[in-house]
Amino acid sequence: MKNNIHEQRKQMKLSQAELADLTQVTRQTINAIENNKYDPSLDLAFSIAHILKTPIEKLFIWEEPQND
Amino acid sequence: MKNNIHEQRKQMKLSQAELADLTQVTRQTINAIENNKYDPSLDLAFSIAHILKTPIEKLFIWEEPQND
DNA sequence: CTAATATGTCAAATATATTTTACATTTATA
DNA sequence: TATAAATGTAAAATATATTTGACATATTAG
Repeated sequence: MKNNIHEQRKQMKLSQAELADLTQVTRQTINAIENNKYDPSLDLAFSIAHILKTPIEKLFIWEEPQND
Repeated sequence: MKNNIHEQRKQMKLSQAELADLTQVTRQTINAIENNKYDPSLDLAFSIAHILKTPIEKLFIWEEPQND
């Protein structure tokens, strides 16, 4: 799943470390999520969306599975 | 975090097993989430919200951490 | 240019989510 | 009432997310 954390974080003029502090995770976690190493937990996703003042569906771009 | 999966699932007249099938997880996973044993992954949260035709912020009620 | 700040990354440990198999209990239906 | 369908639950295994500590590179500011 894609996300717009990098862009929104920049708009808020926050560093990865600052966003990490505000969301109570480590800098590495924010970095990994921005670089799509893995998706955040639902709780962290809500927390980031709240800090970045962006609706969760706009911050994270989910695509429903194609076939199967 | 609270959720309204049970209510919305009933409105759609789906069983836990049917919702599980539609979201490609097991019945036990849906049951555990409905009964607040743990929160779903972000991906599964989006998937459930999609199937239940409910915005994710309405389906899952996140509360920002109080103090610290 | 040089120091400070920000970002990328890695390995090992821990925490949390999900599956599988299995069985018990409750609720709906013939 | 009897049977089927739906739900609750549990333990063990696997997958994924997060932390910690550390180091390297890149970017910004003095």
